[in-house]
Amino acid sequence: MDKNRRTLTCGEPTAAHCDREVILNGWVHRVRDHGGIRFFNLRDRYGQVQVVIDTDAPEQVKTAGNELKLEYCVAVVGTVRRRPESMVNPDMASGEIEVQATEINILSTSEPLPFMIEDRSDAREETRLKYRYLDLRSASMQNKMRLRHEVSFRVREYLSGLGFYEIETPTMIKSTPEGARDFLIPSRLHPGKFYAMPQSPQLYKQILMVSGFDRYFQIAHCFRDEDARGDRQLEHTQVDIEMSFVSAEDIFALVEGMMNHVFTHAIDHPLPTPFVRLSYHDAMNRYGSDKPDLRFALELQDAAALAQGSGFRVFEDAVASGGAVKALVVPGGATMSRKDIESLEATAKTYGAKGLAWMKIGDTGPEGGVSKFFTDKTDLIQPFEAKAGDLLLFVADTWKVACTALGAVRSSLGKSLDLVDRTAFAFAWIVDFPLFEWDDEKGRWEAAHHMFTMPQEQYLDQLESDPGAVKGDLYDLVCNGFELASGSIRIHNAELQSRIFDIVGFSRDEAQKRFGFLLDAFRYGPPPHGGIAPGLDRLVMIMAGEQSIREVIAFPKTTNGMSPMDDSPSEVDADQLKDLGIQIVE
RNA sequence: GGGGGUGUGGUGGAGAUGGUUACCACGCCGGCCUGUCAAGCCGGAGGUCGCGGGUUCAAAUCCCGUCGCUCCCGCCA
Repeated sequence: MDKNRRTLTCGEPTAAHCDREVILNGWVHRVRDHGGIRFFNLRDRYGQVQVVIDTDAPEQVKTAGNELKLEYCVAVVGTVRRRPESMVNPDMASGEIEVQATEINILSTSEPLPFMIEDRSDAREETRLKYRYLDLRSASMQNKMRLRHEVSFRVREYLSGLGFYEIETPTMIKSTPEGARDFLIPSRLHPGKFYAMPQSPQLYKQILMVSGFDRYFQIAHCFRDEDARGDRQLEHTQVDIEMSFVSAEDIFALVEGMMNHVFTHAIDHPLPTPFVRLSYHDAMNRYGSDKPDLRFALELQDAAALAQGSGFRVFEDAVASGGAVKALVVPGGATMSRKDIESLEATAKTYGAKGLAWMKIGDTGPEGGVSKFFTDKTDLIQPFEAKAGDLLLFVADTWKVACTALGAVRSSLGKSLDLVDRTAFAFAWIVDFPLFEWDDEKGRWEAAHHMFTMPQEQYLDQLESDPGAVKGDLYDLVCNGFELASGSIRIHNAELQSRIFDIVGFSRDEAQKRFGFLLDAFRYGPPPHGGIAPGLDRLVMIMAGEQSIREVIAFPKTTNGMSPMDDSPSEVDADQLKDLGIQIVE
């Protein structure tokens, strides 16, 4: 049926095609029936073009045209013609021309739609996900999928150009229950035993280094059985990268080059490099987050000096017990209502703060809130450089709680006061993370990143004596308040690895049982190596200006881990369970 | 596990101090119309107000429970 096979896509016809006979395939996007003359827009991935059914069109065309409804899939044979001058549509790429139909064949019909295929469709996400195949037809979703493809392609182009091999690793692996909860796959051949879905290809990429593939990458699916969020799915995609014989500096340069390449070619937005670097401590101290949004300033300040002898117990106690008092100056914030401030306090409290102290700066000095403790001590307020009309906010607590709680307030203000430059991509490396974190529940040190992270060299002598002070050779890449990538230089020395296992209370037996295959591999000349793994979904989300990674995933799951389209997860037949030796416990 | 928001014809929203036939826009069906492009005009169909229970003469509306979606805390090496 050659007359049903397109000679052009719907995005292609222009004035240059005038008088040419063309065949188009596509979906009926909209029909405008004027009784005598009839128009419809034909749409495909590449664009839209207006088809005209003239009053003197062949009978076949009129009959078929009369049957057309939204989203019918059709073939149109016709002639491209220039539109009359006054009928040109400047909002349409093909607006100078139209196609005069000489034959229309309906390839398939469509039931009435649950929602309109258009970018301004305001169907709720639940409905969009149930009919994702229709949602994906909209220009905006098609664009996001195009962007996602472009990003993957440019990543592959860039890394391949630098001699990286893309190597696949298994998606059914050994369960190594550290970190997130594993998704498990029961084995039929070995009843009672399980594979796990990888949380990342971490151990395999390190083994590939042992195998001599000194530049590896993979666009890999990762699976974590934890509660989802707007920027977190059960299943996500990482650009997994590992290199041998490198330092963190090499990784930074590589990723900066890669991001610049991707942004330049995918959205024509070159990135200034090198990226800003912030230590974990500075990021927390100044922005109250280890993934600060650097698109606006509004920095946290230290208010410990203010607490001294203020007579304000909440501040004094926090400092006396080794904690901190952090302050935030909100320019012009004195106009905020009590309700506004209470809402900010609620935000601070979710992060563990006991309250949010505040005072306004009036023409004569501090007023309202906790100002009575400071009315005669205005010199103490001087360092904050608050002006009349500003609002001062304080959180007094442990250093970490004070920082994160006020950091959350900062983020909230960034949005509500519209301080964020929405056209910016504010990249930064966060470095000098602590290697260990104290776990109160377990009463022991835990690896902050993972147990194969190299400690920074200058701390090697105090690993055991002062684990909390040890910084790791590990780094995060953040952008606009999102963690975009995380990585580290790895340990390749068995003796050092053993010391780390000892500190986190990991016995040799246990280590051998869980990571034995990696430790075995490391007995055969492992090269020094390190890597990083940028999250593809978050990267594309940020580039697309979206707030949720579900917007850049073709078939995402809901926050409850369900897929409204295919209704997974679902129950399985008793026979399937029997094969696997599995019984459901009610 | 916890907290906030939300659920009303196919879609999105209004209705919330309980009270006639649940309103609007879009879509859908029928009709008119020769230049529209979110076409226009006229007419029409379409609803267990998420689900279950309760209070009441009477519940979309009040109460209890429950489910879905979503944002956040916890969790996510």
